[in-house]
Amino acid sequence: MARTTGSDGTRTKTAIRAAATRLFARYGYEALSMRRLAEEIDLGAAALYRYFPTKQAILFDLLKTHMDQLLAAWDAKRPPDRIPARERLNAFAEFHIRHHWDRNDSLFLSYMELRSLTPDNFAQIEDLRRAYENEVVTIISDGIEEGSLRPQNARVTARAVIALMNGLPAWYREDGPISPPEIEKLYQQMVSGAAGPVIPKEIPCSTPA
Amino acid sequence: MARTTGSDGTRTKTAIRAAATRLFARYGYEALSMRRLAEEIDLGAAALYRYFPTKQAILFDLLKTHMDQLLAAWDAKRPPDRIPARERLNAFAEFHIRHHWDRNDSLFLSYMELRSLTPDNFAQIEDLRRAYENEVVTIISDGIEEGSLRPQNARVTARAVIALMNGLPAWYREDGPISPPEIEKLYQQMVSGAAGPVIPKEIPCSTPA
DNA sequence: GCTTGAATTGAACACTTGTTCAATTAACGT
DNA sequence: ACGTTAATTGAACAAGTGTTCAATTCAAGC
Repeated sequence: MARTTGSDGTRTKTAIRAAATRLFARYGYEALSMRRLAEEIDLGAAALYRYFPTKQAILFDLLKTHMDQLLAAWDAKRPPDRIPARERLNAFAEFHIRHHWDRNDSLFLSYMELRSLTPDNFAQIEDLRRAYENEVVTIISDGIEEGSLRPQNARVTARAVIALMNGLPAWYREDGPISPPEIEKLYQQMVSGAAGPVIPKEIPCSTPA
Repeated sequence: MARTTGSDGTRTKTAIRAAATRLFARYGYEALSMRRLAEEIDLGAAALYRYFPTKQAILFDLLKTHMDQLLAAWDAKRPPDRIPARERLNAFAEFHIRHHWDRNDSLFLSYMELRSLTPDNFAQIEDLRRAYENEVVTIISDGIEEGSLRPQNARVTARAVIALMNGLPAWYREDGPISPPEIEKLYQQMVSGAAGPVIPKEIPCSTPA
């Protein structure tokens, strides 16, 4: 019963996912027709329905997969709680930028096409987004507790920080003048700054250079 | 020839604009049909074409008007160049938040529906967006020059700052627990922080409190 | 009341939409 | 070579798209 062939249909499904990610991001979910999507991978429109039951299911699959991968990846790289909050926040910024570096379109979709989701599907994705947001809230809250960060509202700051970073794919072009490591550092500093000024534990008497 | 009546058609046009702003923001440009839009203001779909030649023209009108108003309003409130850059940045943040406070949907549209614009229309709107962005770039660049701000890249920082603030309408609800003045202050501080730490002109030997 | 011109409409047009399905092709195990 | 099942297709469907236009309603001036 189980097919042992290499082409078990997963390849095609992956191709659909890739094309859909690119084209949804470029033209938008509503503006892209199933025929145009199928054409992109040299298939008839009807063939798509062997892999996904509806157009909506494709979008949901993309967003769900993206969020699952995002949360799993963060779970694997998350710094331990004992690390100072500011360092954890830096680690988060680095992770977020790096993880999305070759996932520009997915990131773009994951907040641009939320309103194209069915209420049920939207609720599911929103839960995952909330979970991700909570990771930042926790870091910032810990920072407030330990006195190293001083934003006035952890959740608002978390959202602002994420919005700040999510703005990147809207303008960044690979052939631009700024290299990935530079972007990484830039955004790290801005995120850190947005979360509040560095607060020294002791007030040192600095000797001028 | 000139009608002297109060209802010279401007009223209806305004109603169309208002409904389009709300519904485009809620459902997206592609997802909203002319029939549904017309229905919202108790008109037949055909009547819309007396006020706008195409659906695309409505969207463009909305975005163009928004950007024109935004730039004009900033021009009126822009602090003079002699003011320190950090204060000017604070003034900008305050302006941006306040100006969009009752223009949530327009702000949302102005970056969500860019890709629904015709290439020609897009180019026009992009020019205005660039002009607005340049205002922030100038402030930050001045800050770097005068030594009070120290971000590593003025344009990237400007974009990040705008993205940070534009994230607000995506989650803020009027019936939420945070008041407008609080939001204003929160975002001001985050923007200021993202643009770099406060750099004292002289390095003082601080006497602990 | 009549005329004039603007405002609005319903029906129509040509086309596209997501989706289904019977029929066909392709690829595999034996 | 055969049979089986997966993969793909073209045609069709009902509904909806933006847009046009002749016909109609509406409001105002005389």
